[in-house]
Amino acid sequence: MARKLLTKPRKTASQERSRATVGALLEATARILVKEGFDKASTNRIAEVAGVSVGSLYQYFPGKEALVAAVIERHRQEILQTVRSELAKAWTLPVEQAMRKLVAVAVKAHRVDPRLHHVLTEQIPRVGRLETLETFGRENFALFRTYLESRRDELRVDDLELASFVCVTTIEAVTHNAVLHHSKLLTDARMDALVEETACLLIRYLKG
Amino acid sequence: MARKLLTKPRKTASQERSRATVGALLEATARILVKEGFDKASTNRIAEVAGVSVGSLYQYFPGKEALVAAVIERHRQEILQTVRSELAKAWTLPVEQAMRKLVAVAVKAHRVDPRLHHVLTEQIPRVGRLETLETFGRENFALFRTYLESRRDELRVDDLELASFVCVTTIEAVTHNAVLHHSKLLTDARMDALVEETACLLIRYLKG
Amino acid sequence: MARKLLTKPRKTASQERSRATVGALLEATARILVKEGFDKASTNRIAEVAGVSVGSLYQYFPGKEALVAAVIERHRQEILQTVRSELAKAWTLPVEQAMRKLVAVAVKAHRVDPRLHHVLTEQIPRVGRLETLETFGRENFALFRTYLESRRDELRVDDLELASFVCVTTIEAVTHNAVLHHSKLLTDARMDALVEETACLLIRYLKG
Amino acid sequence: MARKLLTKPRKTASQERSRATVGALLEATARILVKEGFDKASTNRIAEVAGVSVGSLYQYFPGKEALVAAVIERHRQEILQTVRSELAKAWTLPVEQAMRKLVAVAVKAHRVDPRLHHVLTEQIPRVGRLETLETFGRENFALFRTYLESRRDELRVDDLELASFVCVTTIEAVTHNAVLHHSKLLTDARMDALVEETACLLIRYLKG
DNA sequence: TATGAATGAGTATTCATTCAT
DNA sequence: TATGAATGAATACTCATTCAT
Repeated sequence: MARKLLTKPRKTASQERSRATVGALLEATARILVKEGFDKASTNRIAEVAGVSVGSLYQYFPGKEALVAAVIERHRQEILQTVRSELAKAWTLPVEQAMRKLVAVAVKAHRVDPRLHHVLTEQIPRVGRLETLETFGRENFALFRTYLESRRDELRVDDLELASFVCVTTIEAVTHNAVLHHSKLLTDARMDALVEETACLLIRYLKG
Repeated sequence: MARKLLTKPRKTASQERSRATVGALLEATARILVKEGFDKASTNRIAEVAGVSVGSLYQYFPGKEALVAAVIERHRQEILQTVRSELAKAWTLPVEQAMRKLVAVAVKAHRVDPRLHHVLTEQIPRVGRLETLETFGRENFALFRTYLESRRDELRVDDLELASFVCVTTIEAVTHNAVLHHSKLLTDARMDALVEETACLLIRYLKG
Repeated sequence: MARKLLTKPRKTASQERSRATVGALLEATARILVKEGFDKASTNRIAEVAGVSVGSLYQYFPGKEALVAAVIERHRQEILQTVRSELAKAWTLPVEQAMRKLVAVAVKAHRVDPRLHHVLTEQIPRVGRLETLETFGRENFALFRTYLESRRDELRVDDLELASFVCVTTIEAVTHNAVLHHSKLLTDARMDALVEETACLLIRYLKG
Repeated sequence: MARKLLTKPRKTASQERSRATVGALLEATARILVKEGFDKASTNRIAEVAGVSVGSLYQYFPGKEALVAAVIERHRQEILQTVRSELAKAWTLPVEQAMRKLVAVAVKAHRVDPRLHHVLTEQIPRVGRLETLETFGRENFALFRTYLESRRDELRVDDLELASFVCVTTIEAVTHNAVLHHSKLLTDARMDALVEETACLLIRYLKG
């Protein structure tokens, strides 16, 4: 009873605490994934690193998969936040500039948290088919295709389906590879060159 | 009577038995990897599926990793066998035909056993850095670059390092994605179109 | 209501539970070692006998060896507690009484838990050189020697190193053997006789 | 049939081969016990080191225990061979010389193959109660006692049972310890001193 | 709600022993 | 008789998950 009075203000407090706990758990999961790999990321370890009890972990997440899924989702959101507005702009640009923008944005996206991105793409596919976190997945594919259609007149390609597939795959792969495997290339100059080169590839392919 | 002519030397008999066991184990491993994923591939399970005792598994392989490594190696060999001779030919061809050949070969390679290839590339990276089974890995990168150099006069690109990186990544990604995620595209006609399209992309990029 | 006065802090409750678990594990280990020997003491078996899950065992001990080591340490502590004060007294006594005391103490020590002592000395040496639980090991050797030196004038022996080695070895062996292999001798009367006899052996050797 | 004719001569040949095989197995077992410890001495390993198939091992020994037992027996025989005649002589000697001889013989016995002796005494008691290979076990105890009785008049001790126990235990322990743990003492000079010292201990105890 | 002790099915690996050749 | 491939019960250890406090 006496508790009732305390409930309201406390509730807010505990909601904050909840948020903090969830945050700590996601943070811990991400950190462990990055620094020690998927196999070391046991629920107990995660809880420990988060400074929280396993019990609490299960209060907020139904299981390990859900936790990892949440980390993925959070990462995706971060990327989206980074990318969204810029992508919108590309929509209205002529092909040349659009392509440059697209590639640049893809690089940017991959750079949000490359180490985490790496683990997430390489080690996670096991987590119950958590369908690939491709920066340019089906969704982007559709978007890209629509854009091409809107510029059909300027293009030399016929089969836009095919062209979209080739382009989106190329953008994703080149930026992904560039960011992950070839950290030597990552001087800003080199990176700019790569962006330019890839954009050029696409432009020459799409236009004449 | 049963002894017959004693034609076959004993050793041969056991060697055959060994070979059969090893074969069964590799087969079982591959099957499980494909159908149930890396995590379900426990040594006991593999032995069971192979119709062999765990003990036998450990007689031929020091552990699970070795088994998976053997499966990978076997798959690589199959791909190499498919690819090697054709690649050699490409060496002497003019850019246009060389690119077509290259893409075609990459597709062919990915088609050897697509499901297995998928698991092997997506789920395996953990096995002690079993350096990527990329159809066009570092090795192919070097080869490709050398080829470009031999044709330098005909090309419009300057930075062959960069160009090689972009091209090899593209070929690998497009064929990989095509074979794995888009099995709808896989009518032979569509596939030919894809090859043509990708080759075209590369050619327009490399030449004028 | 059930909450009562909340007198006992939570931590204490769990700590007691922990202590109980650890105790049960040590008890079970000791019991199995005594009744079934080292080889039957598998972790699963120990946990079972302790009425605890294997998981719990590994929560408190990094492995089987640690468990056995803990049992040894516990036994050593029990012996030390038994022996320590009495040994201190011997230090100031004349040779005759000191020897009697020493032998008596050694017997006492071996009687703390003879069956366990037996297993621990005979079957354990494998546990990563868990240096011997000799009642009179190197440490006691040094002590004994120092004592002899302090009484040098009264002694007929020259080489105190050698004499110490012979004496310490004798005390340890006679008491060990007496307690373990010859439980028939263990009527208190016989035991007293043995102590007297051994003391006599030492005295006659050391003095004239 | 035709075989029958070949049987007889062959049999001898194969008997020799048998002996050789058995010898190789015992040799291998001993070597592994000494160099790698009891736990590494698996039947397969033993067979391998012996240059023989596991099958053959089981042709000659019903199991691992039997093999180890045979090694023990062989070691005992070697010791006996070394000791027997000398022990017989002691029988007729006066106490002083008899004790010296006894201690000397015990040292000699322990020196036959100290490393093997070590493993056999320290690690083997597990082999189904392979009752102690004590160089001076119950058997020696009886012998010693009989000797004392034959010299009763010369002795100052009353309780020959007790005295025998003390003496035999002492001889065994001192020589065992000396040979095993204190290899520093093992210069021949030091060893002679030890023998003399121990004999002295016994003599002073038994006589006046 | 938080805690963390407890759980126990699951996993890799070993080794004495058998048996078809 | 010799061989060595095959066996499978046994063992140490892990980790997602539960539940009494």
